[in-house]
Amino acid sequence: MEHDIPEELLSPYNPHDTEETTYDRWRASGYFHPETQIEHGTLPPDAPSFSMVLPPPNVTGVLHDGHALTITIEDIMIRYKRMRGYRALWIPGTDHAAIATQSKVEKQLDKEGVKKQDIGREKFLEKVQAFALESQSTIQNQIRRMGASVDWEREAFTLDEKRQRAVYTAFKRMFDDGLIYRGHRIVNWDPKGRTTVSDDEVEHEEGSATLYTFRYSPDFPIPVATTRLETKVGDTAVAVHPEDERYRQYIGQEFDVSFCGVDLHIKIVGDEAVDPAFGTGAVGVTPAHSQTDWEIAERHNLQMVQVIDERARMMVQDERLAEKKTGEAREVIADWLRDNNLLENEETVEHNISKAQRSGGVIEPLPKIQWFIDVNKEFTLPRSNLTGISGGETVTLKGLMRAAVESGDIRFIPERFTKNYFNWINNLRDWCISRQIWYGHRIPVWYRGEEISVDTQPPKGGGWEQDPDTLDTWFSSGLWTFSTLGWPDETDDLKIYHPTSMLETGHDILFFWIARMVLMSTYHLGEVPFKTVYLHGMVRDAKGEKMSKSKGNAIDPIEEIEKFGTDALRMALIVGNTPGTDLSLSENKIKAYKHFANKIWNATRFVISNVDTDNLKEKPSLTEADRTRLDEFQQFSKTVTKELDAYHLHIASEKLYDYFWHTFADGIIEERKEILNGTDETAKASAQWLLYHILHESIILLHPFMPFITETIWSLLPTTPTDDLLMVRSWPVE
RNA sequence: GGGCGGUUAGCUCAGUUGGCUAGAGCGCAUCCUUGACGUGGAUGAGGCCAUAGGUUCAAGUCCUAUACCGCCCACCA
Repeated sequence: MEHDIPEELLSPYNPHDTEETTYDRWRASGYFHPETQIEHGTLPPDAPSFSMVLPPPNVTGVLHDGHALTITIEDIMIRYKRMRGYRALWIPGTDHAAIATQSKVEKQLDKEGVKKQDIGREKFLEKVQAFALESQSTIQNQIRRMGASVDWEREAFTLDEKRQRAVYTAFKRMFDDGLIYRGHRIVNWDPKGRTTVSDDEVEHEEGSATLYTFRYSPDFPIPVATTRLETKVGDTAVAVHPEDERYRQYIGQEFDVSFCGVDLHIKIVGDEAVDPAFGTGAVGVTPAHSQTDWEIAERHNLQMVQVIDERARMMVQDERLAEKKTGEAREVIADWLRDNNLLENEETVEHNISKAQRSGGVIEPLPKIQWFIDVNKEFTLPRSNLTGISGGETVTLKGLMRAAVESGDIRFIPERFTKNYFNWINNLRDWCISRQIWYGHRIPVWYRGEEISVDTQPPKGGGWEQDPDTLDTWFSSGLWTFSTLGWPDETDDLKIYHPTSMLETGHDILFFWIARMVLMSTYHLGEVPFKTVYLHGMVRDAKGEKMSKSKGNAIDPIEEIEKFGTDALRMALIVGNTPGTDLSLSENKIKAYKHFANKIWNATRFVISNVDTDNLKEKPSLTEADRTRLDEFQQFSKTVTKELDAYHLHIASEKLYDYFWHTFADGIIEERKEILNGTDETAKASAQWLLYHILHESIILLHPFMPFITETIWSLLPTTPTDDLLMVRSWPVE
C-alpha cells in the first residue's frame, strides 16, 4: 500500500529550504495584522483581544540571544492566542537609545578623525539617523528570521514623528500638572559622555580606595576622614552627630582656614545623617559634589562651592590644583597634608565606584540645572480605571506606581519580582530626564529672555531658543504601550488593545522600563500599561557567563539559525527555561532540537506513506488499543493547553517534545507497524486513522513553538486545503 | 548594610497547590537495525535532592538555622 508522498518529504528536514518562503507566506496573508483576519472572516470582529508590544531593541547594532529569547516567548504566546481565537496583536519597533547610539556614532567619527562639534548638531544628527536606519533594517531582518508574527503595519520607532507627538504631549501635560520641573540639583554627571544620567543608569563597581584622616588646619578641633580629598577644597562645613559627646561642644562654631592654598570657611553643624561610628565620626561637607552633603547643606543653609567642572578637572585658583584631573589633585592635596603634618591616618578601604552604565565614565556628582519628574508631588488624577483609585482623587506618581501592583492589576511572573519592584519604588527619588546629548527628543521648552514656553509646537514669533538638551530615552519608551497605539489621539486601537495583555522582557530592565511604563500609563491614561509581566532570565553562554559584546562571547542568533534552523533555536531557548532564571545556552542543546525537527519530519513521512487517504474521510471504529491511545492524546492536549494558559512554556514545550518522540514515535508508531503490514483491515483502518489524527493534531499543538516546520508539514498533509495556513487554524482544545 | 535567588545524575537544568519507586537533554556503557528517521532503536550505569533541626500519615517540595555561589538595591563620608 504505497502512497504518493510529497517530494519535499523524501529528504531529511532542511530548514533553509522553507523558512524564508514560509515567512513570506505568513506575511503575504496579512494575518499578522488582526484586522485582516477579521476582513477575511477567520476571526469574528468581537473576538477578545490579546496584545503585546515587542520590547523595542536599541538601534545600536545586532540582536543577541537575549532578544531571540524575548521574541520566542512572545511569538509562542501570540501564536497560541491567535489560534485560540483572540484578536492577537503584537507590535514591533525599535528604540533610539539616545546615549548608546550617539556614542556609537561618535566613536565611528573618531576613527575618521572627526569630532561632532566640528560638523555641528544638524550634520551630526543626520549621521546618527543614517546609522539608526541601517541598524533598523538589520534588526527587522533578525526579527523576521526568528519567525516573529509581529504586525509590521504597526511598526514604530521611539523617535519617529508619531512618537515625537506623544512625547511632547506627555511632557506638556506633566509640566502643566507641576510634575515636571526644572531644578538645581546634584546630578550624576558622566564626564566621559558629557551628560547627566539617571540614578538607574549608574552602576556600582567594587574597588579599593585610600581613606585619608586629616585636619583642615593645625588648630582645627575635629579631624575628618574622606576618600575624596580633592573635593575638600569645596567644603563649607563639618557635620557631626548632634549627640556625639566628643564634638557637641563645637557645633555652631565657624573657622577660616587656608587649605592647600584655598581659603575655606567651615562651619560645624550637627546632623542626624552622620554615623558617629564611622571614620572619625565627622564628615567634611562638600555640598556641590555629594548628594548626601547637598542634603545636609540644605538643612543647615550652607554655602555651596563648586570646585570640579564638567570635564572632572579642578576649578580652583591655586596653581598646584587648577585644571588638574581629580585623581592628580588628590595626590597634590595628600602631599600638602603630609608636608604640613595634617594627615593623621591613611588606610585602604573597600568602597563602591560609581560608573555610567553606557559610557563607563566615573560619575562625578555635580550641581546642575536639569529637568526632573517629581514622583512625590500630589496632583489630581482626572480619570482612573485602576483598582482602588477613582477619578478625581489626589495621588502621587509614586503612589500610582505602587497601587498598580498592590491592587493586583499588574501581576509579575515570577512573583518574587513584585518585591524588587516595591523596593525600588520605596527608594525612588525624582527622575532626572534631561540629557546633554544631541540625539533624542529635544526638550519641548523654548526660552526668550525671561520668558519660557512649554508646548508641543514652537511658540510663534521670533527670538525663541529651544532648550538644547534631549530627553532620557526611557521617557519615550515609557509611553510605548500607548504611543504605539496612536495616543494622544483617542483611537480605536487604544480602546481595543490597551491595557496590553502581557509584557515580556528581561528582568534587568524592570526598573528602567517596566516601572517607567507603569508611571506613564497610570498618569496619562489612568490605567495600567499591561496586566501580566513575564520576566525572563539572562541568556548566558555554555560556561554560564553573561553574553556581552565586549566579552566577545555574544552569539548572533542568526548564526545558530543558519546551523540548526529557527525552530531548533526556539525550542532550545524555551525547554526547561523557567521565568526569571538565567539560561545557559550551548550548541548541543540547539542541536538536540534540530534532531527533534528531523524526527517530526520523518514521522510525518512515515504516517503519510502508510495511510490511505480514503480511510480518513470518516472515523472508523477504533480498536481497544487505539481508543486508549486516543484518550491518552486528548488528555495530553489538555495538559499542554493548561500549561500554556499558566505561562508554563518551559513545561509545555518539554511535554510536547517528550510526547511526540517517546509516546507517539517510539510507542504508537512502532506498535502499529505490524498491523499496517498485516491483513486485518479493520485494525488497519483504525491504526491509520489514529496515526494520522495524532500527527495532525500534534502539528497544531507544536505550531506556536516550532512554527516553520509545522507550517511546512501542514502544507504537505493530504487533508490540508490549498493555501490553508496553520497559523490561523483553531486550537484543538477548548 | 538591606533584599532576592540558587545549591537535584559527569555537564546544563526541570520537578506547578507536599504523594517520587526523583526526571529530561547532552555525555557515558552494551547491544540492535537494508525501507519513517544512524539527526535512529533497545537496555543500562550514575543521585543520603548543600548541611542540621522541625512540621506532617507523607518533604526535593513547607518552617527555622548554617555554609558556599550569584544577582539587585543603598548617601556610610
